[in-house]
Parts: sequence; C-alpha cells; structure tokens
Amino acid sequence: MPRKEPLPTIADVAHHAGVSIATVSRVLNKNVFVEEETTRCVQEAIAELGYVPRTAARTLASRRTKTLGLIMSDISGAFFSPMLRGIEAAVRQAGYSLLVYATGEIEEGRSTHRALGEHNTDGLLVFTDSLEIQELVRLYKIGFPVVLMHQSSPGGTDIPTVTIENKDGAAKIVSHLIQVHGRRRIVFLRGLSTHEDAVWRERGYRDALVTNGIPFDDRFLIDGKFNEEVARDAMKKLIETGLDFDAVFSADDDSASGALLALREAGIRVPRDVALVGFDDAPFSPYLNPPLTTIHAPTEEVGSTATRQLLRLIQDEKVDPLILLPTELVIRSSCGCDGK
Amino acid sequence: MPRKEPLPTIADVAHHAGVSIATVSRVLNKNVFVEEETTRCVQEAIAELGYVPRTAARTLASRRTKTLGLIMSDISGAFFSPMLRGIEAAVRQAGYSLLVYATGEIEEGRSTHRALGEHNTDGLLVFTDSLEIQELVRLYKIGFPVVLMHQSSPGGTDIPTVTIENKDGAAKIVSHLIQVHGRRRIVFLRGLSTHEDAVWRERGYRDALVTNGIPFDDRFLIDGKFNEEVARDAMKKLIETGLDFDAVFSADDDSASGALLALREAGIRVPRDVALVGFDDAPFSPYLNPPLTTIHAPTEEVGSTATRQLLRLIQDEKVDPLILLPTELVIRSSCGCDGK
DNA sequence: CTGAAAGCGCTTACAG
DNA sequence: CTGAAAGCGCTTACAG
Repeated sequence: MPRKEPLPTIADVAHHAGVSIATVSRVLNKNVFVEEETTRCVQEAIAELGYVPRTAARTLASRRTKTLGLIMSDISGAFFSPMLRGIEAAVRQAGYSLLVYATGEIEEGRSTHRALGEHNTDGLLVFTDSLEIQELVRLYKIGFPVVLMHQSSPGGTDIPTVTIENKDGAAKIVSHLIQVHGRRRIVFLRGLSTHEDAVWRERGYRDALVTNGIPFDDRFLIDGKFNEEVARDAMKKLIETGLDFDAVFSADDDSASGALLALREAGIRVPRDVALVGFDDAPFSPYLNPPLTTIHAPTEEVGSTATRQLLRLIQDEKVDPLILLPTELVIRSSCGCDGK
Repeated sequence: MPRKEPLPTIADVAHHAGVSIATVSRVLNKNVFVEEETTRCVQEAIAELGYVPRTAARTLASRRTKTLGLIMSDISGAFFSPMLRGIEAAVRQAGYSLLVYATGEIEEGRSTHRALGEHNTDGLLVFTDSLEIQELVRLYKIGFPVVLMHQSSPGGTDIPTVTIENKDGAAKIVSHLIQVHGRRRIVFLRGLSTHEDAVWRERGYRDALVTNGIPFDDRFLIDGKFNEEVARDAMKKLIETGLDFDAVFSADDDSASGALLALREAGIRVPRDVALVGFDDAPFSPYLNPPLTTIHAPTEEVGSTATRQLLRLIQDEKVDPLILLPTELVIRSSCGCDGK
C-alpha cells in the first residue's frame, strides 16, 4: 500500500547532476546547446529520479499551455467517435494535450463556470451549437484562437470554420434517387433545424428537386432531428397519413435506421416499395439490411483539419476562413442499386 | 481583426477593487469568509475586467491539477462513445477537467513522452491494454491514483478495477441458445485474446456448454478480434469448411454484424438456419436485420463508476478493489425469439 | 556553454 | 475579516 511521496523537482535533478536548474531546463527543452557530457549527466539524473516536469510550472513560466480544448454539446451519435479520433490524433502528433468538455444543451444563463478558455488552453475547437454566440464573440474580441466545426462564424466575427459539402452531397444523393431510380415522391426526414448541417442538407434536397423539375411539397417534409427514435416515430406517423411516397432521404444515418425500422414494421419493402438513403456514412450503415446508400461525410478529417487550422492560428500563421471538405456518394442497396 | 491583449491577472482585479490579492483569491475560492461589501466589490471588478484565473497558476500554488486523465488504446468502436460519455459527465459534475489521450497500440519501447501522469493530472483512468504494465507499476509505487477499466490489476499491485460481468453474461446468452432454442452446435466468435473481456466471455461460453452437457469442440472456436471485417472473414472461412453449426455467439456486436453479413452472403438464414447472438448491446444492434439478441454491457456506467472511484481515491476515501457491473440479456429476434 | 536571479500568477499559513 | 509575504516549479533574458 504505497504512500504518496513528494515528487522530484527540477532542483532535485540539478543537485543530483551537479548543475544549475537552468541547465536541466535546457536539456529538457533542447532549445539551447548543452555540452554532451553535461547532457548525459542530466539525463541520467532524470532517469534515476524518475523526474517528469510539472506541466503547471512549465505553463506558468512559458505562458503556453500546450493544450487544446474541445467543446461539444453531446458525446453520442455515430458522429462523435470519428471526429474525436481525428482531433486527438492531430493534437497528439503536434505534442499538445487535449481537454474535452461537453456542454449538454447550451448552458442556460451566463456560463457560470467557464470550463475551457484562455485560462487553460491555447485554443479551442468548437462543435456546432456547443458555445453561446456571446462567448464566441468574447473569445474573438480578445484574439483567442478558435476554430468552428460544422458551424459558420457568427455575424461580426471572422472565426475560421471547417465543415463539409452538405448541400452538394444532399443534392447528389437526391438526384441519384430521381435520375437513376426514377423516384419523384421523395420524403425528406429533416435534421435538427438548429444545426447548420440540417439546413444545408435541406437546401440540397430542394435544389435537386428544382434541377429535376419536381415541385417542392411540404407534406414530404418531416422532422427526424438527427435521432433514431424521433425519426422512427415521424416515419410511422407519415405512413399512417396514407401519403403516397416512393423514397426517403434521411438527413443522417441515425434517423435512416429509425426510418428503416418504421418502414419494415409497416410492411413496406425497402428498396422495392420505398427507396431509402441517408447521410454521414456511419460505421453501422453497411450492416443495415438492406445496406444503406448514403453520403460519406469525412468526419475524422473534419476533426484533424480543424485541429491543424487551430494550431496554425496559434502560431500566427495564415488560416483559411472556410474549409469545405468534399462529400461522396456511397452506393449500397437501399436505394435500389444492386449493391453487394 | 483583434490582437491578443494581455489577460488581466489577480493583481489587476485586486487593484481595481482596492483590496489585496489574498482577498480576491478568497472570494474566488469561497473557502474563507469575506465581508459582503468587499465580496461585491471584488466580483464587480472581476466581471468588469473579464478576469478568469489562470489554471496553471492555481495548480502550481495549490498543488492540485483538478484534472483527470483518460488513457485509451483507440478511439473507435461502438464502445468508446458511451464510455467517454459516462466519464466526461462524472468528471464535469465533480468540477474536474478531463484530458484524453489515445496510445494506439501500446507504444513500443519506454514511453518516451509521458503524455498523462502525475505531472499533469490528479489521477488516471486506464482502459484495457492502453498502458504498459511497467508504467502501471510505477504509478502504483509512487502512490498515484489510478483506476482500471476492463482490466484487472497487474500482479503485485492492488489497483482498483471497474468492469462488467462478462462470464456471467456470456453464460446466460449461450444457455438461452441451448435451453430456449435447442441449439447445440454453437460457434464462438472470439474477441481479441489480449482483452480480458474476451477471455471471460470465452469462459462463460465454455461454462454454459458444461452446464448443459455439451462437450467443448475447438472446431467451433474462431477469431473475430472484436472487429467487423475480421469476423466477417473468419465466418466466411468457417462456412467454407462445411462445418455443421446451428448458432453463433459473437464476443461483441461489432463482430456479430460482420458475421451476419457473411451468413447472409452464404445464403444462410438468421435465425432459422443459424441463430446469432452478440455481446455489448451496441447502439446499432436493434437496427440490424434481424435485430440482434445480445448482452447489454453498461458501458456508460463503467465510465461514470470508474470516475467516481478515482475521485474517491484522490480524496483518500475507501475504494472497492473490484467492481463488477451486472450485464443483462436483451432478447430481440436474431436468436429465434419472436422479438418485435 | 553555463549560472544567478527575476518572474510567471496564483494559494496559504502567519500575523494582526 | 484582511494584508504582506513566502512559495509552488518551472523558463528565460542577462551576464560572464
């Protein structure tokens, strides 16, 4: 049952090696040349004492935390894992640390306890709707590095953003439904309207309709809210209305799986009676039955790209105000194509 | 285009409010009574200057980081999201911060750059196989708080562990296959053998066989490695051998979805010809076709429980050496039960 | 190439 | 109830 011993400090190492703490600091940081012999001495002392420099002391003295913060509203959904994966890898590669914080819905009232910010990070990665506009503006005004993901910069600010080609992707897949499979009565299972992704995907849907000469009909618009169960219920209700439709474009794969369940329960065959397509290309999508035709969203890449942008920002390098990562049509069977 | 201004410090606040920095510190920490009038003055100054105490300075002075570290080998799989969710929520609730680090496979050689440890956290949450035994022992020896998840304490140490009833769950679901559905030729699609979860699930499988008087036959043992594609290939190969089997118990739901694909491709009907069951109850499992019968693993709870244990450890409170969270049979249709 | 010393921005006994 | 001051463990000009 070990007891907590006081950890060795740089002074202990210096004493052990018979040098000054400045010298120890230099071999640690490798920013100033130190005689080879001395270096070896110091490294031995470090190894012997099991010395690890305290991060807080380094941060305080150097005025850099070497830490990035990630703020998300919610840790769930197929979306989260790949995005964090991309971020974490890029952060680690740069030798930074990553602090993660979930806000739930945006916290009501003023942020009482500021979890992540200029006091504990060098910059922030902010995912859609996880930070109040007011706080975003404050950070912008003090010149604190922030990169937004899947959200555009609030009015009056100029915060770099990384997102994906939502509209283009949505239009592509809806056009596929129309042009390849001759579907014309296409339901749009809309996402959470507060998410910009949802808005753009709806525009893509409408654009494709226009392009193909199909009038928009709002009876074909229902709310899935990026949620399986909500989508399932919405789909079920739509079916009960008796509306005649021959395809469903789901704003994300989560709600597509919910819709699939509702369709199956109603005895509607996919894709024969109704074609179904999604958006995101979630990990489970190939395993649905039928395998889901969808738009691949490069989520991991959004994370890594945003991280690299943030690191540039921190180093005062030039940064693109908006990066739009391309999306890609992934054809499987649920659209009616004879995928494997 | 805002420029970085120097951030206000506690001295600025003190000056602005006409008090000493000690007083500002006291109203910040609320640990010593300060006259109401004075408190208000200080709070106004804080608000006016937009002051936020620098974490590094606090940490250095108080010798507590108020930060927990999470070390995982890999950020992916259905497993990750709920676990992080549980951890993050518990960490946030306790007013701590969370540092996340992924090791990839265990890093070769000595950990050159120690990412997370006593130098930047008050304690560590360690997921299976993400830290070398040697490092675990070192942390144990210096009395640094660590809690393991899904991994037992290395020999000679006594590190608290939180995991789930793997063996019991596996035995339950295999018995279900045997007793309810009369299956006796049950393939076990084993997990990664380095994970203790896999080992315990295999024991549960064998126990159920013994209990029900079925001899163990290693031809029924194949490797899925907790991976969809590996599982799919392994299943395909098994089918090609012509072995006669009437059920598959998959060590996790990811590989179950891979197996399902292989079975479908071979024209084998699930559950009529072969019953299929999994383990974990991943978010996508209800959406497979047929919906997957599986064992629910309380992954989010593992995360939150481990976090609470770690916080107790940090506060020198008593901690259970081993917490086994119960698992539960979730009956859907892939086993042959007429689930919805 | 190396050391002495100031300073980073807080907390916390110690006085009063 | 409040202030002066030491100290947390580093980095970084400044000398030499």
